[in-house]
Amino acid sequence: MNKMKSLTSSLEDYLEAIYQLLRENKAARAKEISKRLGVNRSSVTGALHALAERKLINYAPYDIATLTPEGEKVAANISHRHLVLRDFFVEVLGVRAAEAEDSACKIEHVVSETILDRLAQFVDFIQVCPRLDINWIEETGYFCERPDSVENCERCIRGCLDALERKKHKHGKAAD
Amino acid sequence: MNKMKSLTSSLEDYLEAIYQLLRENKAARAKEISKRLGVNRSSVTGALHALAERKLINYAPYDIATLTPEGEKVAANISHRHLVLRDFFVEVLGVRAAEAEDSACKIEHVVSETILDRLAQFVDFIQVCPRLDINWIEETGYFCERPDSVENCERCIRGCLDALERKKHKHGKAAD
DNA sequence: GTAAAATGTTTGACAAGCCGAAGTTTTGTG
DNA sequence: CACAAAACTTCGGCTTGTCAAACATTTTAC
Repeated sequence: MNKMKSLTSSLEDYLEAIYQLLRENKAARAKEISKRLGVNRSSVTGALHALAERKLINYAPYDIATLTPEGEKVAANISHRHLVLRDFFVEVLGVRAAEAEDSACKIEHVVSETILDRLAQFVDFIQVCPRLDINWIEETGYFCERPDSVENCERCIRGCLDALERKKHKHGKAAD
Repeated sequence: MNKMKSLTSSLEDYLEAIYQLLRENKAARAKEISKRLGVNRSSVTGALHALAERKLINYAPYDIATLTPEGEKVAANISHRHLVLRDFFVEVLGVRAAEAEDSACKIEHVVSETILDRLAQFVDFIQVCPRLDINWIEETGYFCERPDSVENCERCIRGCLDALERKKHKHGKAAD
């Protein structure tokens, strides 16, 4: 069903950069792309040729690039992968934004569909389920203050029940 | 403090393969490595040269490869990254073994230290904290049967408390 | 001990990516 | 309009990684 998966990591990066630039209402100029990707301008030209050959962008020498419908789809998919990973790293693992971006940039090219879906659902889940109101604690370097203390666990779980109560009331009063 | 991080993904794969073979008490023969990595035998020779140049393996033509102490350290680190990722995918996301292996193989080369640490701690945490006794449910495609039902949530959380009770008793009776 | 089989290496070719330098086109300004 | 600056492309050249085919060395088997 899929066209051809054969986009290299490198070309995916270029396509994503173009996608982002267009989203920011900037023209996809070679100079901008090269700045974003930290790459020589001449490398951009080559990449644009390759993407045009695959019919993912409209491009002619000395002209700016735009996405074809197919390119739009592919780029949106790459961008989606990026966002899911970044969100997971930030929301669940409590990694700082810059590093989350950085790792997402690399992993987005190699992560499988299934794992990506589950990560997305995990982020959803963690925001819905009151059991999972967990946070990375910078000082202790753990997800919980004293994870081995049974008393602490009990207090924590009862806290979950309280959170659920509050949620009930909230829903009862202002159903939004 | 670190020597040089400059091992390519490809060379990391070779080093890891050698490490695994030695762990399985097999000699690190070119043929075995090539089979594992799905690569031509002649490519293995080149990789062995590169690794030997970096003093990560002991190697002479027509001889089998062994790891230097430095190579052992680096390989153990790669292998560790692989295991952490695989465990997370299997234990937390409920991804099937083959796919977990597969994605771990690729992501291990690009994931950051911080993210890896947090994933490892997350897996630990999820096994210790009774709140986090969650499972991927194949049929519903979610981590919980009916995550939006408040009654269900309450029952679920009370289940956590029960689990904690059982844990207390277990510890009380047989402290192991 | 030697010949065949298995294993390992070299060599040359190719593709993807990148860079810097030199050349080309477009844009902007007086 | 003309010409300089900015932007873009082309052209080698380099690196990494791969393969297939030809060559070299070990191993194995008689």
